[in-house]
Amino acid sequence: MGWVPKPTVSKLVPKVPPLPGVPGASRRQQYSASTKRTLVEVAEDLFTEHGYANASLDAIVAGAEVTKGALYHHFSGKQALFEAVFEKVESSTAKRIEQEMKGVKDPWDKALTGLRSFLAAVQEPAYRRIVIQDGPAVLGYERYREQEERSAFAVVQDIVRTVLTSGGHKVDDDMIATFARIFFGALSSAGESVSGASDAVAAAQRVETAIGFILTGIQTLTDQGVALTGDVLDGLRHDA
Amino acid sequence: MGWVPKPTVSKLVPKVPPLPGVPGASRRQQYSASTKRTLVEVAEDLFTEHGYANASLDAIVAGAEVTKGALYHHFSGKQALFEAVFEKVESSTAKRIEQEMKGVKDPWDKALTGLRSFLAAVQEPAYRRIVIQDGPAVLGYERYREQEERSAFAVVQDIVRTVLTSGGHKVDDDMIATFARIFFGALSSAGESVSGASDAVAAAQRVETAIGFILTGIQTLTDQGVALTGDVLDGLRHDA
DNA sequence: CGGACTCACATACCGTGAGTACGTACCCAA
DNA sequence: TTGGGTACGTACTCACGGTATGTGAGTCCG
Repeated sequence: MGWVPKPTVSKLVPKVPPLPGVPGASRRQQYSASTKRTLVEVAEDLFTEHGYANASLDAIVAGAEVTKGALYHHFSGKQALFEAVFEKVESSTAKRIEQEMKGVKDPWDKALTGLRSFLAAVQEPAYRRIVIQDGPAVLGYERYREQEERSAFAVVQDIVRTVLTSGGHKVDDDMIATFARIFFGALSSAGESVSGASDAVAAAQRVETAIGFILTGIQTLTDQGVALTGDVLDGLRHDA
Repeated sequence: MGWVPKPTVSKLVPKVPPLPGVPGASRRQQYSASTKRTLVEVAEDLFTEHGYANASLDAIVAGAEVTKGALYHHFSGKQALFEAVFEKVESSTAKRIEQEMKGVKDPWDKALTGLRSFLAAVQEPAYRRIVIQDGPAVLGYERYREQEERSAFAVVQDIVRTVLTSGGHKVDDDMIATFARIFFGALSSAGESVSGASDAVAAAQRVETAIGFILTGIQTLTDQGVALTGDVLDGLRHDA
C-alpha cells in the first residue's frame, strides 16, 4: 500500500565509541564491527538464558538496539548467528583451558589439570547451554563435530596422545582420535553430573576420583607394556 | 462469524481394525488408543528424519490421517508428543539391550556384551536423533536425565556396579552413579564416533578396543586391591 | 429402547516469530 | 560534488504451534 517513509533517526552513531578498534579500519567499518559484536554478545546472553528455540530474534535485536535489518545484514539467519556465538564461547573456553595447562609438564599431572579446568568450564551456563546442550541439536552433529575438532576437543586429544604414548608405545592416529572422543564424551557427561548435582564440590571430587581411577588403570597397563590392540579384550574373560 | 458446520465424514472407523487390543477395553477406547499409537509412530518417523524443530505438527497429523484436534486431545503439545516418542524409543532400546545381556554371567564379559549392544543401538537413526541429539535440547537436561535414569542408563549403572564391586570392594552409590554417568557419556560419544565414521566396522572395533583397554585397567586395579578413593590421584604424579 | 451425556475427534481461527523486499541515510573515493 | 556501496530501518509474508468451539458417534442408565 502507499507507504510514506518516515525519516529515520540516525542510529549509526553509537552511544559509546566502539572500543579502540582495529586502527587500520575506517570509521564505518568500526561501527559495523561494533554492532556485529554487540549482536553476538546479546545473542550469547539470551541463548544462554532461554535456549536457542526460546530466544527470539526480536528480543535479540531489541537488546542490541538495532533492527532485524541489521541482523540479517551481518548474518544469514538465526542459525548463523548461533554459530558465531557458539564459536566464540567454545574458542574462548578452549583458550582458557590451554592457558591453565601451560606450565604443567608431567603428562598425567597435565591431564588432571586439564580435567579440572574442563570441569570448571563445563559448569558455566554459557558453555553448558550453548555448546553442550543446544549445540548438537542446532548445528547438527556434523557441523558440531567439526567445530569442536579445532578447540576443546583438540585439547583433549592432545592430552590423550601424550598420555597414551608416554609408555613409549606407538599408537596410530585413528586409535587416538577414538580414545579422545570417548574421553571427551566422558568429560562432558561428567561436567553435567557436576553442574546438576546439589553439592557441586562433592560431585566434582567424585568425578576427579573416577577419572583418576581410569587414568591410573591406563597408566598401570602402559607401564606393564600392554599395547592398545584388540588383544586386550581376551584378557577380560573368566577371571572374576 | 456465521459459520455453517459442514458434515464431517466419520473418521472414527479406521481402515484397519486396531490390532487385537486390550480385551477389557470398549470399542471406543480401542480406536482411541489406536490413533494415539499411530500418532506416536508417525511422529517417531518424522522426528527421526527431519529432527524435532523441522518436523511440523501439520505433517505429523497428515501422516497419521487425523487433524490437530486429535493430536491435542491426546497430547498437551508438541513437546509432550516428543516425550512419548522419546520414551518409546528409549525403553524399547533398553529392553533389547537387557535381553541380549541375559545369558552372560561373567561381569566383565557381560560388560562387553552390553557395550556391543549399546554400540549397535546408538547407531540406529531413531535412537541417535531422538534420544542422543534432540533429547537434551528439547526436554531440557533435567527431564532428559530422569527419563534416562530408568532405562538405558540403568543398564549401564547396573553393569558398572557389578564391575566395580567384583573385587569385593564396597563402593558407595554416589560413586557408582558418577562412574556410570561418565561411562554413559563415553558410550554415547563412542556410538557417535562409530556411526559417523566412513568405515563403521573398523570404528566399532577401535571403540571396543579402547573401552576394553579402560575396563582392563580398572580390572587390574581392583585385582590389586586399589580402592576408589581420592588417594588414587596421588599415584598419578611424577612417574612417567 | 431411547434420551442424556461424554468422548474423540474436526474446523476455523489466532499469535508469534523467522525470514524477505525494499527503501534510505551515511560514509568514502574519485 | 557526486556517484556508489555499505549499513542499516520499515513493512510485510508465511509457516507453524496452539486454541476455541462445534459435532456426531459411542456409551450408559432408566
